[in-house]
Amino acid sequence: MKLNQLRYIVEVNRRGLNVSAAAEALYTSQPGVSKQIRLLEEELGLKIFERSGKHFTQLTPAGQAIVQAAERTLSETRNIHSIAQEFGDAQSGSLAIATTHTQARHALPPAVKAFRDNYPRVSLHFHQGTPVQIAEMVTQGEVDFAIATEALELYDELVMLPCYHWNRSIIVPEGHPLCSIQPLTLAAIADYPIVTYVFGFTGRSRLDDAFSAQGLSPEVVFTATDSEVIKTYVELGLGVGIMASMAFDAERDTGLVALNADHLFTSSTTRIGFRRTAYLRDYMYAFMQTFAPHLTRDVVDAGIQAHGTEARTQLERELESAMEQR
Amino acid sequence: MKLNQLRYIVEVNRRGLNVSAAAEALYTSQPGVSKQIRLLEEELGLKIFERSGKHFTQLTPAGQAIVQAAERTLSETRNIHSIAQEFGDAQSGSLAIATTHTQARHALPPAVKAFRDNYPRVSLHFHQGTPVQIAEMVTQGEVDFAIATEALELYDELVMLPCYHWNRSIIVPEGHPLCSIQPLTLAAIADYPIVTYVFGFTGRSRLDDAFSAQGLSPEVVFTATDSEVIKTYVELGLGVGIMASMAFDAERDTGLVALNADHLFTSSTTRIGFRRTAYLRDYMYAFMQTFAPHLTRDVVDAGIQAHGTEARTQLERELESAMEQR
DNA sequence: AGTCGTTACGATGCCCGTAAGGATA
DNA sequence: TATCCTTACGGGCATCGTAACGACT
Repeated sequence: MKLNQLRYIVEVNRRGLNVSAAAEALYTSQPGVSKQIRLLEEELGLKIFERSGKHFTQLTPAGQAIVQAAERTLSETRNIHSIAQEFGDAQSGSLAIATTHTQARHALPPAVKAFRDNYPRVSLHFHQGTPVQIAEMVTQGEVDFAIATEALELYDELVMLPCYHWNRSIIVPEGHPLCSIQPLTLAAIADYPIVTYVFGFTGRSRLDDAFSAQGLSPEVVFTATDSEVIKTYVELGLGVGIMASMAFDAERDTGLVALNADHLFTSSTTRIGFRRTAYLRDYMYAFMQTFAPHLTRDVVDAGIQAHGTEARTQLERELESAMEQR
Repeated sequence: MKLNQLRYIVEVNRRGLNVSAAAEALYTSQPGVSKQIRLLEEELGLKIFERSGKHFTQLTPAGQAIVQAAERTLSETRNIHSIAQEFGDAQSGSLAIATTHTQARHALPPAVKAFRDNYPRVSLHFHQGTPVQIAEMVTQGEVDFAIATEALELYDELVMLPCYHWNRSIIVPEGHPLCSIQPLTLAAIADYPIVTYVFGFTGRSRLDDAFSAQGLSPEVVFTATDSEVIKTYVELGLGVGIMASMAFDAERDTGLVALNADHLFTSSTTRIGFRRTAYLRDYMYAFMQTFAPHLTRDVVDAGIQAHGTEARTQLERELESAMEQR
């Protein structure tokens, strides 16, 4: 068994069972990949991939288990490289983070600036995507961290730690009728067309839940993945915006007003996630603590240890009071 | 990075930093091992082993972390082979168990017989050793299971599951004065020389604790690692035997009498242990359940998931009522 | 003096890449 | 017909084993 053979089957699986695409991604020849897979199958004495004629159709049951084990194996080899770099030069390396627009634009900048000041020799790489894409990137080992509000809970091989709470504001043009309603209610908001996030983004599901809990079904006329677009369309008078409070800037967003809506929606929690088996370099711990001060090294290590639903919820309970509201 | 390079550093470390011994164990040449280690060190950009002149003296700090990661990597490659065998032929394979004399002689035989009837094509391998040696063998991946009463608690990478409770009997020649003492007390026993297990074996520490809790310090005149030897010397009149009740057979052990001592010592628990990350083949689950009926597949999987002290003690509490007393 | 790791060197064998072949959608 | 995997073949290179060297105990 060779590490390359494991790389090949993992990559072929990732590329939708396309050997040619995998070979290209691995900068090698397609027949070479094909042959090595065959050799591995012969060594193990079974087929990893199901073939119909000369096309790969699916993983065999054994293949599924083997590919998973191969992924763990390769993950460990990456850890070895991380360890070597850490001991060689703890101050330099790279940090890849996958996140959504809202985090990248509003939550991360201060942390990134502070981090760069402390670790100037760490090269930073950001990947923007949907919450699902983000989760995939971190499980695949393409990035070190995922930072998002949704969809990270589903992966058991990820450690997810709560970073901060946030809630929404109602964004309207100055002088809008909603400005004079005290107190603001969901029913009042539901009278107007809504502009907000697309489903699966930035706590959108919490928002839907709040309305449906009161039997309301507002007309959502426009959805976007980021707050800038939402504000733009609110400004155009398309409707009432509902978005993360942190995305509103009273100085820059002239002509618009943000109405506090903390009492209307349950708050959402932004989390940072990483592979449980990943080796965390010193500056990775530092980044987490810069972004969320309560995530000390001890807390993060406790999170890595905490398996199972109970252990996780207990840890979150302990962190609850330390977490910021933004 | 090559898997062979990882095998080399792990084996060199295991052999006490002796490259020649490692090369021999790996059926290859010593210069080859030496060279591959150097190549790996160059690739990683640091020294894994500390050298004084031409002798390896110790692991560097980075080397310690790297060797551990390498062990995990190799463990995963073994898992891949296990998976392949499981899917290729679930009924055949091998099962290696490290255990102590007491288990091998008195607790295991019925389970082994039943298991062999159900899985005749699984080859069984038993290794006898001290509890510490047993724990080492299973952590090193040399055996699949460790079965013992002591010393398995210390390894966090092992899953340990309680199998059954047992307690001691006092073994004396027929007509011994202790036979007529009702009820039997530790103080009465302490008047006679004691023959029992050596320290670190078969719950010996529990025994010492019981005496010292009452301020007694009996004279232990002979210690052995197995019950047969203890019985032999009791028969010779050397002293009073204290040993596992299960090791006494009223029919075979003529001339000796076993006095129940359940009320004098807290019971001990025999456990089965295996690496948390090991791939368990179907017949391995079957063996555990044969040996300890409450260890169903679900229970074992729960044990694998249960990280941390609390989770483990809770699982043991749940199993308490289902466990046998022998 | 013996044990041990490194260096040097030659050969085997493996892996890769190019080119051609056959199967599927 | 176009895509895709397999087979065949040749070249390059890495690994391995033998032998000689140097260093430590």
